[in-house]
Amino acid sequence: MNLFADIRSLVVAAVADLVAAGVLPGGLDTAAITVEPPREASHGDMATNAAMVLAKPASLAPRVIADALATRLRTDPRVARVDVAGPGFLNLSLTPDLWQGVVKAALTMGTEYGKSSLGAGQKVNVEFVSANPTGPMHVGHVRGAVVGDALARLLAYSGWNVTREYYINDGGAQVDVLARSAYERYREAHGLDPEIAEGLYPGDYLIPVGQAMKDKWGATLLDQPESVWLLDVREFATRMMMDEIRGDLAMLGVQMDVFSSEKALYGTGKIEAAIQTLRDMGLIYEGTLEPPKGKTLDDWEPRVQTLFRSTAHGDDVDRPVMKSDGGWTYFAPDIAYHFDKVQRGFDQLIDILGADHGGYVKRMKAAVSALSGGRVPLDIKLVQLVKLFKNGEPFKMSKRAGTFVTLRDVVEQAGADVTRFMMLTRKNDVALDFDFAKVLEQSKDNPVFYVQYANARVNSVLRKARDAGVACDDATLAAADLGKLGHEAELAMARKLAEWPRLVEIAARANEPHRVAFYLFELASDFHGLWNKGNDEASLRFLQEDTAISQSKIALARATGVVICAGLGILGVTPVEEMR
RNA sequence: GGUCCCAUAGCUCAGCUGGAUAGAGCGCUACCCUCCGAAGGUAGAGGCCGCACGUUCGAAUCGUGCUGGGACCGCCA
Repeated sequence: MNLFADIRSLVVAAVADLVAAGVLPGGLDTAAITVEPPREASHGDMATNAAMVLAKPASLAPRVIADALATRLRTDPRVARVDVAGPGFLNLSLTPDLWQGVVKAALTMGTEYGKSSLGAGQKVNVEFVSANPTGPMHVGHVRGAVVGDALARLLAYSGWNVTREYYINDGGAQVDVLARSAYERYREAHGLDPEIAEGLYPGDYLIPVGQAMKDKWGATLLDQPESVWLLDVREFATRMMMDEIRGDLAMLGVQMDVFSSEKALYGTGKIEAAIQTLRDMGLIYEGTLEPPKGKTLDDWEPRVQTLFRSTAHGDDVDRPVMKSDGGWTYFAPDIAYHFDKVQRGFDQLIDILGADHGGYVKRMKAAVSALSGGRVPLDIKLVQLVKLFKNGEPFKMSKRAGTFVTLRDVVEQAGADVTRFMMLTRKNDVALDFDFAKVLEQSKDNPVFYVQYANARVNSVLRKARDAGVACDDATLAAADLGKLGHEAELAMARKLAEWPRLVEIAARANEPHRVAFYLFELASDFHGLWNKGNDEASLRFLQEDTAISQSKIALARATGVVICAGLGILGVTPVEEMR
């Protein structure tokens, strides 16, 4: 149920009528026609740009088309009034029972109200987090995790078949470093002094790994050369780190569907096959790259490498897939991995990456474009930094000093729900401030609290109504006569609820879950406003002498609660029923 | 030098893939309230949407060129 979509269909049908009647020429493209809420409430309930969009292709003045459309639209029973305004806007006022329909839909469908079939069951793969398995997740990863998970929920809500995927970078040199670092902790577990050389991971989180190694291998690895233990220890430590990361994700409420391993691509011919596929397209060649301009590299010397002609698919320079020593660059397994995703039949790929991967976007898009024959779009969302604050003071992180903040630190202090909501209060490509003190504040300044509080108030109304013996189950409320709601503030509330399905659609199309958080804040704002008006005007309170009137008002409140719950569901935040 | 991102009220930010007189919160000003429908309320002031061209009925939004801030820039991931 999407009222805006319904009315848009009505407008498009009216255009078709005019074409049939010979008023408008045939073959008009109606795609650009929009029906949206007007900025000014005095302009009615909905506005459409149809007349202005069609004016040029139809070679008619916008006002002429607008007048003709207005005449048609007035004959529809849903439309109470049509005005032609400005350069050719059509402002529509709808009959009150349509708003009643919105409330009724929310009450009968519950949090399904707002779901759509926009995605048409298409398979989309959302890859996110993909933190290196060399340590616990830190704050930097939290935002990516939340954005990715919320996006996955948003797309699932909008009719996509979603797979959440984590790519484990367990094939590169960094896991060797992990193994060496763990080995030192293993020696430490035997009472020896660990030698944490420059470049190794110094974190305490490896101490339990060393202990577990001792439990597993006893003293058999002591004083052995690296060649003896490296592979086994790498495997072991990586596994432990991934267990830790899984635990971190669980704390945040993130559940992956698939974990893919980079290492598993080696030795299976998958990398070779992906590169060969590109080679068959004539996109692989041997050559030398120009040195990067403006950046002086002391040790630069031109070398012949195997290059991917990514410039043929929109990149700025060709990219190496093989190093001069014959080993793969990190790009090669990534190509193979994305090729694998394409071959698994996804219609759309989304990667959520940290902003430091910006230079990587074009080459990956080029690879996917080439390997899928342009069939599978890859959308890469870069997530900007999170700046931590404590009481307004910047909170400095340093890996060396051991003061880096882990996901666990954040969630333990702020809670998973608050953390998730806050991470979505900014669009992904803008840096975000996270103040530990502020996010726990119980005031209007805190959007999480404000939204939760609105829902708690809805539940408080329901509790009181029940205590007063007013029937207020959803079925009863859905049948309530909303014709009794006449006040402008109440109608505005219903209008806001009508926007929910439309908002979801817009957010899903743009892959932007933060829009849901902003909508919820506005919705909560409207609800609190209505509530406050009840302090002055007793007639606006939700509980009245007359049961039928009470039920109509409670229905509106309950519908608001339903939409808040639906929205929080997309954000992965648990609604609270009562503030404490 | 190149690529990507950002620039909107004093501050922090929204802004519907191009719509009408550009919005919210904080802060500020003035009133009201201190009642568990509690964890404040109402109203007001405040704008060259970084700058300049361009695209068209119409631009904060799209294009080009600047300015300022951030991230990244063979063989590390």
